[in-house]
Amino acid sequence: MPRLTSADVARESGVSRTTVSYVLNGKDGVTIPESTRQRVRDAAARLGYTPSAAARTLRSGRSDLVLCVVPDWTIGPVIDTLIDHLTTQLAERGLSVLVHQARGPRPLAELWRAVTPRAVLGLSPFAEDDARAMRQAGIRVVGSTLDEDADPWTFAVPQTRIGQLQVEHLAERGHRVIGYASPRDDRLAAFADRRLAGVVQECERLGLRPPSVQVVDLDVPSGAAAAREWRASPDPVTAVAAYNDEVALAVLAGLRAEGLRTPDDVAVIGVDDIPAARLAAPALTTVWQAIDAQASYLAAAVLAALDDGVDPPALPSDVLHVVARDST
Amino acid sequence: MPRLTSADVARESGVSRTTVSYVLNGKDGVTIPESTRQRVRDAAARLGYTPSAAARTLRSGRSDLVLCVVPDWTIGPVIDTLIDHLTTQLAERGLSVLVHQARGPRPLAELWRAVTPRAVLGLSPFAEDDARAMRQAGIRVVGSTLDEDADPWTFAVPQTRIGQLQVEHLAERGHRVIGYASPRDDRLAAFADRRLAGVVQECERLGLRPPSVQVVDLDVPSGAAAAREWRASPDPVTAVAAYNDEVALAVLAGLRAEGLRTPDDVAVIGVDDIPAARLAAPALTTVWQAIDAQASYLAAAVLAALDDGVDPPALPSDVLHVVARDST
DNA sequence: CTGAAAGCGCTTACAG
DNA sequence: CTGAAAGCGCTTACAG
Repeated sequence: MPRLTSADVARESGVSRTTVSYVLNGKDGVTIPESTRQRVRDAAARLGYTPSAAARTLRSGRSDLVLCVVPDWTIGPVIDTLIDHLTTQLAERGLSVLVHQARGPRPLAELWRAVTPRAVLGLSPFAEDDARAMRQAGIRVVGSTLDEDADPWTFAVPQTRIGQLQVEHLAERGHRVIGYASPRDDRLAAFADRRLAGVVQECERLGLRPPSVQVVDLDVPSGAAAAREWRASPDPVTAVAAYNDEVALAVLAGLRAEGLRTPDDVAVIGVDDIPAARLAAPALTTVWQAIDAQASYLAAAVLAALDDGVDPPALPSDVLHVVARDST
Repeated sequence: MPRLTSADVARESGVSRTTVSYVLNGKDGVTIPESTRQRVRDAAARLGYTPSAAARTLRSGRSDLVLCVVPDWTIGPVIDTLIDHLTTQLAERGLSVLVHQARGPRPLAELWRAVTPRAVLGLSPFAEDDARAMRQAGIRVVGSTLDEDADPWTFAVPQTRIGQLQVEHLAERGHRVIGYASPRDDRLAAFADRRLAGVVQECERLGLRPPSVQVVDLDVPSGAAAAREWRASPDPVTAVAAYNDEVALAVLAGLRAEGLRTPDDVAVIGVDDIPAARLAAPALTTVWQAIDAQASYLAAAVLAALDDGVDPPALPSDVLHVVARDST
């Protein structure tokens, strides 16, 4: 079965391919009688005609794809939410989302040169020359960094701020000796390092001693081992900032296993506000990240980047927020 | 900056575009001196030439894209894992993953007609005529259903089996009065209904009375309200099968809030084995879904579907599995 | 108001 | 062994 082309529609409706193209693309400036237009539209619908994306792309030099580069580490619910928003909002503009998992730098250049996407959204930072090359090829680039960045088209989730907020909250509750629970997964190192840096900074600012760092796996024995370490020192840790809620739950479980009470003996604060956080015993205090707002911001940024001379949308304010519960 | 084409490479290396194409595509059957080959390859590398995907697609009528249709409900970690596997494994064959979020049936036909993907992977079931039309257009179709299906290219995660396993486990522990904790989200209804059906079936098979169903939100008050209902009847529920681990955690928290003990007063079993499950107090018994195996199965199925006359890979056995912990 | 023609970049019969 | 030419399906100046 050969592909249905605009020539078929032209034949079916008794006009030329030119007219078909004009009608179907709503080309203005051309005056075509409504009767002809209707005939063409009917024929297209009757035949079930869909223009070839490849031919269009070849002709225009620009595809209807938006390349979304996701890192090889798991950013958990963010990715779900983001793909959800992006895919829905771009569909309204006739654009589709092409997902590329970043694995080593080379394949990226090949991919974008091959598909000439309209825009590229990076969830992990781009190499500077990659970004420049893409821009030179007329591709709109929306990037991400883990922290502040000058470029208005680069989205920053201030990771260090997360750590600062955690310590700020714990200090408000009167804690002076802070521990940090780090994740095991190396792919999270970039995040964990930034968040820890924030914790360290804030401790310093408040005149507290540097946090005692323990790597905590997502199981009870690991949490218990960390708990023992934190309590062993002559000046024991009384509050733990965890990389995220899952790590925090492991700490909570470890403390419990060691017979320590939360928050009386050791307070715990996580990051993310996953559903399990509010259901934990005690309910987990955490830093809420406004994933939804971030995802729609990124989708909006991509949309804005597509249009010339449109400014990037305003960064969502209040992206980070401590949700105080019983664990602190 | 105009696009770099094979003509540029031809000029640079002093041969025709034909030769460039032969060399770069490793066309066999043609004898081209190694010296020429090398010259062409060098020129291509020096220039940074990448063939236009659009032109190739137009010429061959077949793109290098694999369309992945994801449902509008959240299937949580599955999607992350799947996109991860798919994207990595397909990249090795030079294929890219195009994600489409299913929202109403129409856009799908337009999308696949426009991009002519090599294969389509549906994480939600396809309408029968959609599937047929795609196959007729030469597109390989790998589908999914919520339960058993005769078609070897359709992947089934036996949802009813999940419910059966839950009850089987609870009955083994001596429970005779079962409750079911359903999620609130309507988008999960298709899943929840199947799992509940499995629970109902197994209750019947074992001669137990039908489960008492409560909708449970992911918060403590909702879990507590459900707990009260379950315990109010003259013949109170002693074990609850929950839709998934998050709902199970809400039930656990609700029971705790009502002063009921788990598993002594009420046992609880979830589904998924999320990290928080083993960290709960008491540690949550759950049905493990082997997400990873399922994701690589799907990736393998897509890969197999691309080649003519290759059978679908063997379904992963042991996809479901009760992980017994302290909550039952 | 409508159509014939060119050209986007590629691959592949088909000639030399 | 290598090249000139056609054609994939589309859009858009350019003629009528």
